[in-house]
Amino acid sequence: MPGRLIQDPEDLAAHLAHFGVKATAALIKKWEPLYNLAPNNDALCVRQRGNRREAVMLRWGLVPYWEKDSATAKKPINARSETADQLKTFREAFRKRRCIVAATGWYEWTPGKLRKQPHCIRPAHGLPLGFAGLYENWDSGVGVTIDSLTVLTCEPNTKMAQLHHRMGCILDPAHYDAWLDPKNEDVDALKDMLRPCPNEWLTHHTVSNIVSDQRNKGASCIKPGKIAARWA
DNA sequence: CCAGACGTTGTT
DNA sequence: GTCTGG
DNA sequence: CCAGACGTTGTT
DNA sequence: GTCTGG
Repeated sequence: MPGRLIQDPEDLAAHLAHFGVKATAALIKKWEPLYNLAPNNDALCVRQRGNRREAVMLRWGLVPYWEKDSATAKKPINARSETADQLKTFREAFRKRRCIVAATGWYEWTPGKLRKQPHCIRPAHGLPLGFAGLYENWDSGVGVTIDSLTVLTCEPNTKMAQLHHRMGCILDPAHYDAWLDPKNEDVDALKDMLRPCPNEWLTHHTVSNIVSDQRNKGASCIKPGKIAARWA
């Protein structure tokens, strides 16, 4: 499952065009590649309200709309695709507030003796990866708002099963429009889109444990390598 | 009716 | 806000 | 997801 | 061991 994300498109405008949105000048200006995006950080997402589709930064970790205090609230970074349409925390968002995380990879960790071995997962053919997500517009009632999201999960495909027993739902690009359409309330059809993507879409390699410390934000996170033998 | 929970993953 | 449990 | 804290009283 | 913070 995605617990750390990568968003490092070579060309931001082309990356967003793949999801049917234009990169605003403001976004392009402040954009920096994210090699180690952790929970509670802002992730680059695409959403649609009415007929307007937009690229937006959403905080990873969904703050339920009824929470009084966002600081102490439980903020799930993942939601099971099998049940998200029914659970109180996600039901409304599943029907009306779906989004796509415009990613270029993520990390998984496999057990080691003393430290875990991180793996970097990338699209095999260079296309962006669109994780299916749900977002929420939290309002404190006293002027503070937070736009947050959670990533849906499903069974892994056989390639990812080597690394973990869950994976993020990566949408087929053919489903982007239907997934993002807020008027689409065909829950069965929506759930059908939340399946493990084909093995062929992904490739992965081990990386050093630099990435395990979320303060390390640089490109060295994705560099092939492994944890030192003494940790393995 | 009111009170209390509302989530996932991994690990044990 | 809404559902579940008691 | 991993890393890091996990506490109070009193004094500065 | 478990929770919080990032």
